[in-house]
Amino acid sequence: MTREEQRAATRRALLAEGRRRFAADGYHDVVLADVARAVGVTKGAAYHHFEGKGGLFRAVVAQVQQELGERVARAADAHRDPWDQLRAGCHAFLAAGRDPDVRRILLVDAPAVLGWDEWRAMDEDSSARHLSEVLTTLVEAGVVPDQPVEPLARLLSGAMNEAALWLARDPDPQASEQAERALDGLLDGLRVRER
Amino acid sequence: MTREEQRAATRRALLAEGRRRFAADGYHDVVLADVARAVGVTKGAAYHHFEGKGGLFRAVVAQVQQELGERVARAADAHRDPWDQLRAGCHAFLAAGRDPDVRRILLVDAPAVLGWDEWRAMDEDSSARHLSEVLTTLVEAGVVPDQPVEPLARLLSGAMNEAALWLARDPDPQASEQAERALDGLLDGLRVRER
DNA sequence: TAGTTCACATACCTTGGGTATGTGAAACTC
DNA sequence: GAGTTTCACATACCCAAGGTATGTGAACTA
Repeated sequence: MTREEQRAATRRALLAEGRRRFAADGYHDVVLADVARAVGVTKGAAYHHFEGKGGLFRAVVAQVQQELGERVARAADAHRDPWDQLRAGCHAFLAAGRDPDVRRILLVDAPAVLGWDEWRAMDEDSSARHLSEVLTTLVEAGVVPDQPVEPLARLLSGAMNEAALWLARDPDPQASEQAERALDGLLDGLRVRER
Repeated sequence: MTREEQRAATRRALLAEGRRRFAADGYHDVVLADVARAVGVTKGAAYHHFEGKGGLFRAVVAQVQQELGERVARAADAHRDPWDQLRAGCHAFLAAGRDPDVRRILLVDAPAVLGWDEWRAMDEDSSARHLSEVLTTLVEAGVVPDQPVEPLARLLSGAMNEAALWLARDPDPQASEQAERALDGLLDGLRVRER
């Protein structure tokens, strides 16, 4: 194995093991040396690849964020109508929230560990941006009343974060159904009134 | 000063100083011994009154939660119409979110430090309960379509949490206004369509 | 093949949460 | 009011864990 391959492999392994543990135990209860040992290296390797425990966590967050963004985008892109895209994207986000990685890492620990500002910025780069884009399209198409899009996107983003956390806690399929229905009701309320 | 008075005074001082620092620096960066020293006691006193750093934080969270709940309830109780109560309560919550104590302690750190389940339970005991109650009233009055109230309350609660975080970061009064308008739009969308 | 790079390992430091125990003044008992 | 108990802390210590400084040997380069 070439040195570059070895390096990449170690980095990948640390990232994967870190992700597993951050999701299972939460940031605080993860011991960096244990992560390294589980991968067959020492703490020194972890510090060589990432800037300490926080750096590893940041890299994991970026990875999970990106995957989430892609999932949401794929679900939305399956539709042509912007309104259907919004609904599909939102439902995909809710479904993703049941993933324990997303739940614990992105929604619970990331804001506290990275600081809310940095978390916000990373979120903006992945899934939140899609939401603003679709809303902008809908406003321009006259489906949603003309208004600043950003505050609306924040509200919806927060609503979905919370719903995802709730769903992950309550495995009852009825809860998912109810949450999706409530979300649809909230979204439908945004449309211009037809009279 | 009697012993009971002394005890109460020390506890109050620790609680106040802890709250100050948790809000300013975040849970992780607060050193328990420093909190104690600032109050003129040692770490031992802090452990005597609370169960360690986490216990002090929990007590602070409970205090801030309660104050928030009271603020929201007071704002709502100024109105007789349930719909006005809902709006007033929501606006009061947004305003409270600008308070750095609420922002950092309740919204950012508490879920990660206490765990989401415990945080949820505490939130339920204070402000979230009011929201569910008003929504139930509105559903019964036919102002809001008949539906399970709990998921809706979660969605709104999440939306407002996020909006509050956003407002606290952006001191521009225009941002507040936009956020309130967007929230009103979201709430209005919940009403049954009159035709 | 000699020299350089670098992906780690090893050893050590330091901070800070937690604990076990001591102490002196207030409260209580007789 | 002297002795005893209680208790609100102080003191001293432990140790887990993050961070750092430095060593090392295999891979790369000239």
